[in-house]
Amino acid sequence: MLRIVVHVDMDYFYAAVEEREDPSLRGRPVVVCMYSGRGEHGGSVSTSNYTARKYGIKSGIPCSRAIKLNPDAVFLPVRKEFYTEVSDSIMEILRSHADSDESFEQISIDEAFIEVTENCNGDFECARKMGEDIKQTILEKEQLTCSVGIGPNKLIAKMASSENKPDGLTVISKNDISSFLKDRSPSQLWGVGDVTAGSLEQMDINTVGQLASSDIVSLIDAFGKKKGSWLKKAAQGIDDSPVRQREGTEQIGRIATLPENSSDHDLIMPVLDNLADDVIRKTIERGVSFRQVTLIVITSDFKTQTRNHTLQRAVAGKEILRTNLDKLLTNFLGENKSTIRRIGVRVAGLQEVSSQTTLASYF
DNA sequence: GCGAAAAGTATGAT
DNA sequence: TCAAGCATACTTTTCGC
Repeated sequence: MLRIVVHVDMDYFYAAVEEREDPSLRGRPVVVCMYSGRGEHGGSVSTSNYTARKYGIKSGIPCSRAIKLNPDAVFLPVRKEFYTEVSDSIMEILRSHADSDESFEQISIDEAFIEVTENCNGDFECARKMGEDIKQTILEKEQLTCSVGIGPNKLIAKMASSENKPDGLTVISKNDISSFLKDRSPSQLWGVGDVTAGSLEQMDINTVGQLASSDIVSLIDAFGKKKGSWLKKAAQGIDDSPVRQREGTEQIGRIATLPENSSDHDLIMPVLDNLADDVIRKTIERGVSFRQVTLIVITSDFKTQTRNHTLQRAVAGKEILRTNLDKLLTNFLGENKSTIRRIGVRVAGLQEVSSQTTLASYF
């Protein structure tokens, strides 16, 4: 049977939630920011609503620039925990439409795939109705709009959902794939960012159609075996990756900007400590221990470096994390003269712990 | 000299 | 012309034999 995958993407999610909570914001440019604490306007734009986007205010740009683009916009700080709560109830709605729990895959706070091949018996019309039903349900229960993409695989579904935003629904069946893809720029392919697109441009490959008919050997030459062959397939709309349930993230991290650039251990360590607290709290909420500890350093020239340590066995303790971070930081400072702008903590190699073990390690 | 594990980097979407 | 905070996939290096 032909696969049918649905991708649901919430429209300008953070800003939409803020609009919902405060209807007086509707119609005004709304900008949700992550503030760094460096000066009044230090930080980046996380999400903006469509009114703000008309002024060029989009994700990733500095907040200070956003203010210049429209000084009258409404600037709000992110409320991640709150958005996560909203997200959780939306995800439950989506999950209920999937073939099974295994056929539901949340890929970010506001996006998910659901495989509906069986529920719709391979019928795209059925899938379209389901997409409309999903939109209706989310609107009724959460007063939020989303954009839905339906296709024969994740790649096409994901790209289809971007096609008619906001509040769109786009169905791309197998026969439509070629015309849907061929004139797009490669950067519109899901998985191709600025760097990859730039390399393709160097090779004079400027459309997905050109990419699809490119010589696979030269692609592999330029991008390596895995990515090279992936590019060729993706450009043809081929994607066999399954929709699979994820049991939460595989890493848990926190990162923050220092009050000022520094290479002073005694100034950096307290910040790191707070981040470590947050990370530990998240591991406790998840009920996991960790085996890898990573120190993330962004130097004043905005280069990212990491230092990692693998423990003999998975642990769950704050002190062990702290001690390891201290060592990693001391080593880093010992062998680097550059000053640090941002600092972060990440743990990985997560393992479920029994509640007994958790209790034992804390009391 | 090999496969696996660890360490580190590149990339991407919001 | 100022630059956030995540997570994942991929590549390179080191380890154990």
